[in-house]
Amino acid sequence: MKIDPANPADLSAQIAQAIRNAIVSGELIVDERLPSESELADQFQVSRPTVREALKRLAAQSLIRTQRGATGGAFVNRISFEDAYSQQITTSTLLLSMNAVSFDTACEARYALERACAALSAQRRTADQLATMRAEIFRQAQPGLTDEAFCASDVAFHRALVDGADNPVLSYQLAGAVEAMQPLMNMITFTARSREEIIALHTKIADALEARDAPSVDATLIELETYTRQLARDVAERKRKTA
Amino acid sequence: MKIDPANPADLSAQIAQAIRNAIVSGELIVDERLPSESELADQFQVSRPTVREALKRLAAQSLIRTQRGATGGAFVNRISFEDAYSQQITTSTLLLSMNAVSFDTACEARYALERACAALSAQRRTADQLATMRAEIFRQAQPGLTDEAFCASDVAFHRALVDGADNPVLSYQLAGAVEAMQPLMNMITFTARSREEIIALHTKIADALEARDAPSVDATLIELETYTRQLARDVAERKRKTA
DNA sequence: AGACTTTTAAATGTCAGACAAATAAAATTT
DNA sequence: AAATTTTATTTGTCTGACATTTAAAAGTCT
Repeated sequence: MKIDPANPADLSAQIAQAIRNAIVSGELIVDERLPSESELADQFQVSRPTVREALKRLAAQSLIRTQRGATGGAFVNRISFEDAYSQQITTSTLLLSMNAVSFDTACEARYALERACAALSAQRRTADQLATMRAEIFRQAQPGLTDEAFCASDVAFHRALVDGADNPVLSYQLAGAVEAMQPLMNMITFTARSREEIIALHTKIADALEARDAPSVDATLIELETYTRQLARDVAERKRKTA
Repeated sequence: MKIDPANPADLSAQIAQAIRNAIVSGELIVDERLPSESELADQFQVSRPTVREALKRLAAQSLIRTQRGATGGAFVNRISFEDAYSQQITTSTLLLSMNAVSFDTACEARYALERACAALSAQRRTADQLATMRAEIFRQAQPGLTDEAFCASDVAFHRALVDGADNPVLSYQLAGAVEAMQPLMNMITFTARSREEIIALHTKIADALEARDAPSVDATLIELETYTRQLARDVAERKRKTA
């Protein structure tokens, strides 16, 4: 692990990259302890604050964890699916809110991914997951539910559908898509949407999953996508008229 | 933006979280300049190094960028699709290498996601993307190609397929899946695989995309998935026997 | 007046040294 | 032998300083 003093990039960024490479390449393995900050400072010929900045960069990516005390130090962290979820959701949310992504594009991606899970979910969903979906549908039908609560329940419903595929890798990959895009979609369409319509489609999906009828789940998700995109068009149209 | 001095967590982590919240909530907008490090130190009642550690955490997530000089400072960064790609690939790669994810699980997820793109790609792929795929197939047929180069070409082929869907959100979501899993799969199966077989399937996929025949693309991807999983089983079987 | 050069100020990047706090092992006492 | 105290190590934080970069302001020359 070496750094280049001639490199114009920050020393702390270079050091972080060097350690990151060592982790990705397997040179440093999970739970292995890194040298102490002072030792790293000596190795890289920099000061301790610079080393610390590098370590904080890595900590922000969940690549290391630190512990104080006599036997403490920085340890290579085993990235958990939960760590990865939350990072993905943050990144996806900002990516969508900061870039001019059309509603159609986001919507298309979200449903394409969700439908990829649906077939597996139809085979494997547990009674528990189905019960979760029914419960969320029930919640969605409550009068006086705020838009935020309806949106959260919507996310929970789709999350249960995705988890029904019983594939943590798939769930992880979709976490960003569903959890980041759903609020965005709700924000755009909540003024126009009909809760009854959505609840009816959710019920149809739950019924199809209960019957383990994959084609029907797929068809209903397409219906839901079509409905959502139509809503967005209506909202855009109305906005155009008033302006 | 406030921090809690009674909180046992690192001050720099708390400060990073406070600023992160301000960005996600829209309180700080893209390209907006944060207060200088000294000002932040005053605001949060901590020292400058602590503030700097917090800012480095945010920089590691591409949430801010810094610039030196008179009009410099830390600015809220517009996360690009490229930033998001590379973060996703790093995270996904480590997630898979550090956790006991079965080959079947990873493989299933990867092909489920890729097939989600295939239908769109069949409609929309450009001549250029098709040409890329053909070129990669040609490269894969070269004798004397190293396993690493074959693997890289394999990734490029599938990447072109995914990009054919012409949906950047979808491409971003799949980058992690395809680029992180493909090397893993190749590592496991390269001893046993038949390049001819893979090239034949790639050709079949390219032909189907050229004909814009979505069902055929889907079917061939299933074939490829089946072949890959069979390979993994063979390798595991052989390993079991020799042991 | 206008173009060029020099100066200055502000900001991040880096360093050195110090102390605080946490933690576990070692030493001591009961 | 058990409980307590001491000690060493390590991360967390602070203070203050200097280096470097950068753009604006001031100054100078034509």
